[in-house]
Amino acid sequence: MKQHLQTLLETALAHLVANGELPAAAAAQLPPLERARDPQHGDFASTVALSLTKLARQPPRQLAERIVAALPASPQVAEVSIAGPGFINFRLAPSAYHAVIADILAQGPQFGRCDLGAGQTIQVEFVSANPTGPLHVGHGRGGAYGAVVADLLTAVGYTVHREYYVNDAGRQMDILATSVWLRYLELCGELLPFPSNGYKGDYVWDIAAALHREQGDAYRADADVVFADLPADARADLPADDPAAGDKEAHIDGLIARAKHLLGDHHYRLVFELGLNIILDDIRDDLAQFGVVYATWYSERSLAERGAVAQVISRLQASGHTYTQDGALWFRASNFGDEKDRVLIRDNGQTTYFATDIAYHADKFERGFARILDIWGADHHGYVPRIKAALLALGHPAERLDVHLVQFAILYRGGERVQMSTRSGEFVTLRELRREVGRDAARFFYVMRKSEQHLDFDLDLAKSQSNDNPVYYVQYAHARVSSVLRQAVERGLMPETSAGLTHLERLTEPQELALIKTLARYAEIVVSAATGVQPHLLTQYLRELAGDFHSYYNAHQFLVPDAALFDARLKLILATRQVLRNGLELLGVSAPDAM
RNA sequence: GCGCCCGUAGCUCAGUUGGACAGAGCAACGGCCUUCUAAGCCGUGGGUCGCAGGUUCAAGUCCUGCCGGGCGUGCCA
Repeated sequence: MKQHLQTLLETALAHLVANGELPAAAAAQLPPLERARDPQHGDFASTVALSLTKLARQPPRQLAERIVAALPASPQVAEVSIAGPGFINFRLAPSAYHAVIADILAQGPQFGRCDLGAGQTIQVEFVSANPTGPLHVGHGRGGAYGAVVADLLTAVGYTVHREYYVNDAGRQMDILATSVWLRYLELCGELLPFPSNGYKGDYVWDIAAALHREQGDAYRADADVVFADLPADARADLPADDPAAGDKEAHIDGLIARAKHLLGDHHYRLVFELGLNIILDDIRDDLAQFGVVYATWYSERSLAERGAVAQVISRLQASGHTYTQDGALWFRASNFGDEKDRVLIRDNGQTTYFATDIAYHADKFERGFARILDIWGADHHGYVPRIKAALLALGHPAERLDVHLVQFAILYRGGERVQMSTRSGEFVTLRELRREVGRDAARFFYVMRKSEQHLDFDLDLAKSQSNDNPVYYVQYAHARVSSVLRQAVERGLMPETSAGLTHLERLTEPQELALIKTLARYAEIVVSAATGVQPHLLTQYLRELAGDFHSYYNAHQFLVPDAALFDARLKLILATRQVLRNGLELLGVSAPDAM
């Protein structure tokens, strides 16, 4: 419809140019058509007269009049008017709107989908939490956001590759393995001071118990030997800068080295793998139950194992983008837009997480995705320039990488902020959240706000079965349509007795027209939500659609004796249900037939 | 200090690549169930769009400078 109106305007401009009433350049400057914000202004508005006023050297209203006079007639357009400073407003013929209903019913689940992406491949990497513990509610937001973005992009025609980057190497995993082993030693009866920097969650005990079940006391060592001659751990009762306060990092690193030494490579590896696998299985299962499924779980360790990290480093070296200083190898990130240079290989010979991440992103480009979307927690925002810098240095088109940052979710219960901290073990897991509020509410709430906005997640609201709860509000609209259908069947008023789509002209009530207009916007909403990577536009829209339906429901009876009117109204609410269902489907939220 | 994000109604937030009088939900107040689920609907009140300049026919939206809040700023991941 938009396109149709634009064509009419183009024709009018061409006509005026041909008559010499407008300079030739004017024809090329047609601004996009807008939906009228106020129904009183009609359905669509063009600002063409406003934007051409300078070029044409005419006041906008006068220009608008000329354009309107040159506008070809169209059966779809009921009225064209000029308003305000020079807006050209279009009011559509009712039949143009009624056609939307037929469209929706014909396309069913396909309605709102399109081929904008033309099958281009796009990778979406999201969550990618370290497998050092269960997912918490912060990861949940990234999961819901990434999943919905991926589904939206699929809906508009992209071929989407969902990926989880598994940090299955590195120091944090060593800390986990060591934490598991220490808990195992405690289960064996050893008494020991658990390191302040270790993982203290209950799940570590569970993994340790699994280790003990499998291996008995075979991995046991004497606690005195384990802790002999280690750097002192940090003391909570002293400030960190006090020399006597100890060093929790040095302490835990000492413990890791001790674990590797006492267990030997093989046994250490086994402990490490056990922890990794149990936690990764848990994460996988958790996300699957949340409706989040990946095509690839990409192993960080595999990058190092096949030499990809060493390779990107030598490529950077060969192209002169590195230097050595203080025993470390540095990347000249500041030559590529980053604020300072970054270390690739530490003075102890270990590669940094950054180096591995370069290899990972280089690999993404080498796999040939047309676009790459990273969804990160907002605390990683400082990391974006250095990754882009490295990609540029490697000769990759870094502009194809878009990093979207998701701000934290803050939970509230009973008006009080719920405290979270992974390391201390006092956190709310995604699984607990799902158990408490359910998958539907969690998914909906997570994407309800702009991703760059902090999310206040009100647990009480998400749980409440009341009109305050937007999830229920939308789902209830869907259920109500189904309920009406059940009533229709009970009364013997079945759709097949109706006369098809020939009575839509009977839909003339204000609530009906408002509802139809909202339905007509759905496809545009999906496109802007997908291309703008803004799922909240969809939740916003669905609330509006549900609102229009509820108003209609309260104002008019659907099951009326007038067969033609009944038929028309039935078609309208069926179309409404279809759009609600399609939208909820994209959000990963169920569309119940009864509540 | 520097970088990024955010400041819109009492609260939580929208605001369509600048557009016509700034919107929604909640909260407050007043109505609506012998009729398809009241998990709903209708109505009323409530805002110097953080502040000050600038660009523009047009600024909540773009630019600059302040003020306030969050995050980041490691040879951590």
